[in-house]
Amino acid sequence: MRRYNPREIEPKWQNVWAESGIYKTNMGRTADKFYVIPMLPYPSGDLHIGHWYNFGPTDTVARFRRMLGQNVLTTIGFDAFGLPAENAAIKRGIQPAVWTHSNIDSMTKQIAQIGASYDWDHTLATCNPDYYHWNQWLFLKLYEKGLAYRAKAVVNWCPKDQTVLANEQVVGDNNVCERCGTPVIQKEMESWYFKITDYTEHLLADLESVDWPEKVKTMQQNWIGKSQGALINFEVDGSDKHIEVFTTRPDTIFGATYMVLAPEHPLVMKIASDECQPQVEQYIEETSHKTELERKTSEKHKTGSLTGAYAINPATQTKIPIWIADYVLASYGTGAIMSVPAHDERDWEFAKKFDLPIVHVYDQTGASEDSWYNGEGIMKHSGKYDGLSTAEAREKIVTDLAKHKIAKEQTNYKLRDWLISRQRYWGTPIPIVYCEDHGTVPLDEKDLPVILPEDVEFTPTGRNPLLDREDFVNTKCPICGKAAKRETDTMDTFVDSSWYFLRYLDAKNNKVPFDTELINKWMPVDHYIGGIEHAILHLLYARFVTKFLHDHHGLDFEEPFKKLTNQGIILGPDGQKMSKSRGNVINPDEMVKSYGADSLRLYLMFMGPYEQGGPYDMGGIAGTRRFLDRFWTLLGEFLEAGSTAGDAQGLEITAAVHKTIKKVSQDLERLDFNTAISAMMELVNHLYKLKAETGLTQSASWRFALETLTQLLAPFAPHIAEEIWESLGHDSSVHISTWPQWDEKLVAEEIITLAVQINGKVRSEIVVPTDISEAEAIEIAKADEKIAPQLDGKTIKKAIYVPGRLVSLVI
RNA sequence: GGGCGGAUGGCGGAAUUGGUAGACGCGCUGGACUCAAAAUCCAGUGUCCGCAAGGAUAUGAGGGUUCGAGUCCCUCUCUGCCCACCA
Repeated sequence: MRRYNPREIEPKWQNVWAESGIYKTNMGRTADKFYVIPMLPYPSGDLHIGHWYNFGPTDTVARFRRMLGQNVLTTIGFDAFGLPAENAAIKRGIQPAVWTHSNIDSMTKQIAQIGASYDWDHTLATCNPDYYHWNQWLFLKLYEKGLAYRAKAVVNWCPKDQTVLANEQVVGDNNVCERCGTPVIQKEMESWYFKITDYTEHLLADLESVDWPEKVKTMQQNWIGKSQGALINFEVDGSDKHIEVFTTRPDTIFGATYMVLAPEHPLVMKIASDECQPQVEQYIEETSHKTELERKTSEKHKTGSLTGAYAINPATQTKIPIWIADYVLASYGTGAIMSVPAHDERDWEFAKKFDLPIVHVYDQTGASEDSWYNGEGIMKHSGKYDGLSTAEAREKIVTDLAKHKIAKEQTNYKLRDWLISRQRYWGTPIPIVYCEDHGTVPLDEKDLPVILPEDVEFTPTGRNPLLDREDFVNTKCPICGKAAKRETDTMDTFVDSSWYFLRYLDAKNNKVPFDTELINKWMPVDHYIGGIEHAILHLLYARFVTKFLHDHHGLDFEEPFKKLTNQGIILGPDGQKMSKSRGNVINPDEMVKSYGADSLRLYLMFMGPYEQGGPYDMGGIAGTRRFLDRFWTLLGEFLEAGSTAGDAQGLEITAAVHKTIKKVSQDLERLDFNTAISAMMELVNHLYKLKAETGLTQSASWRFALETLTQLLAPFAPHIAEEIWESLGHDSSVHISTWPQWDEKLVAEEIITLAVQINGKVRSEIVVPTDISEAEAIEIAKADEKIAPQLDGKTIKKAIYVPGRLVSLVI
């Protein structure tokens, strides 16, 4: 008998599939289309186990859908712009383009080992001009609608990477650069922005329409950070100036005993009294030098400085002092707050420290005035609003103040516009030139793409080499033709990945970014699978771009990803995050060498719930390999046995197979890969048992079992399934065969075992026909030889029969 | 501080509406095969008592509802992830 040798059959079938083109999708057949893709990978040059965990199961879904008869498109590409290429260039003196393309080549070869059913006609790499051309097109479209703009603002700057970062790219407790971990500093710069805030409400509301993990939806909601409240105007005492504050709790205005401005607030120096001016200046100076880390660690001991100015509380008409403090952020709301120490933790701490008055303006059951409390309650110390609920007062106070134009309702968001400028070389050039006469001028669409030179010189400082490329920088003004300068900033790579799923569908179109009619037939992506690390950034940007294209470019859908699944994280065998320094990295190439791609795919899906991830176990992959070996052995014995006349175990085998079809089908639908695989293992074990009992390995029902199992296994372990399918005498691929159907009648067993409980404890088991009546079941249970003695002299108070499960007697 | 998860044998994990807890895999033990080992096959494997039949006990801890709770309710402990001075 031939041995199972994945090293031989896996490359063989990968070649056969490539040559026969069985995974090429007919793009014209759209009625039953199913578009499933993993998230666009970065071509780091090494395919790690996390990629396998993303791509393998995604391919399993694609293969399952294909066998169910749907017209599946699945493919992959590369998110090929970005910093690592430049770092490699600086460190190793190799051009980013060369480094990237060589990585793409080697990763493409590694990806081939997975045996995924990609249609490579749809692949792309974002660093190719035929892709980034359309990033530039998108930029111009946004610019036309006023949704791409340039502004001077304080931005997050990474001193190491020498570039601006989006808010979303500043991470961790101490605000470090997402890429290199260097603490980010604040710097004022001119940058390009995409006006994502125009879509805030849509981005929020449409979350309801998608089939995404609740966790991701919540993360996006929190990021958008909608809060409803009011803007209230406070008059500065003895001046014509006003301070506007944003508050979500206008009902607590009678408890506003002081105000606080952010140190950066423009009014600070204008209102500060002469005697306070020096301290105020000093405080501003001090806080401007504080790093984010220092600002955070001072969370519990607040700092601040008195301005010497006073404001009039419009509700109480009393004078309240105005402070500045860095616990108030210039970037949120109006950069100024009314402080209600009795009902806000931060204000409480500040008031305690600086000995400011504290007035509780509502009662709350269980709360004491020895401390602050928030939430709802009954108003007091609030004039005519006393006795109302806080919710009622909230509305009334704003309405009343609004009559005097002192307040108005206001909704605030945390979401900021998307800063897309990067002072880096390896990215999409922004299609803008600067002309002395005409200022900022967008290029004409016909002049696209602005080609990024691929032979540049790097200096160790990381300075953008485009700045020194005169042939790039010097150009002509599209309006007047006079000498002008090109923008040297490039786009954030998240622009690249914000629409690539549209380009996949029409990847070779060199006239337009995509054919709208085709896109409308194939979108949205039916199932999108990738890591939760993209819960905010990528997914929010992709949704924004999709909505923009919907509004202005004829897309008839507003959400790009119908269903989203986040795979878990594979940890090292020690349960820790895999890292080179820990030495716990599992190399998938080695696993493929030792066990085969099918075993690795299978193991990754078998180790636990897909969304959970977990530690990699060397024994575990040996187990899935053993399962494939056992299946292979059954096949070999079947083929060698020759034909037999009888079909002794026919019914039992048929029932077991149908049960397995049902289980695997339903589990795959839910992405419960682990239990689907265990069901297949059970069937193989069952066949082994029958073999041991009868010595038979061949009959019509054995053939049925082996063929069906091959089909069920095909989405998980595509190579061995194809090999076995061929051995069983099929000419065409198992992967385009029709997914087996189960017969409910055959799944149902004729004889079942019921548990018999006395007072809730299992005391015996009875074997009865499935369709037994309640009365019969109870009678048989009572007469059972183990049960009867225990009933002696006792009265049965109650008898419960759960069909198919148990009989419970209460005595 | 806020939000969302999670806690089941030696390990990864099953248990779809409250119905025989521990499927499946790993590991371990014993047996078959072998000169021997590996591989393979067969059997066993939550814990405690017992030669056994059997019994007791058991899903982070404690309480509750129920004929019956891993699953529902209350209290608590531990833990993972995300966000966080957002007014």
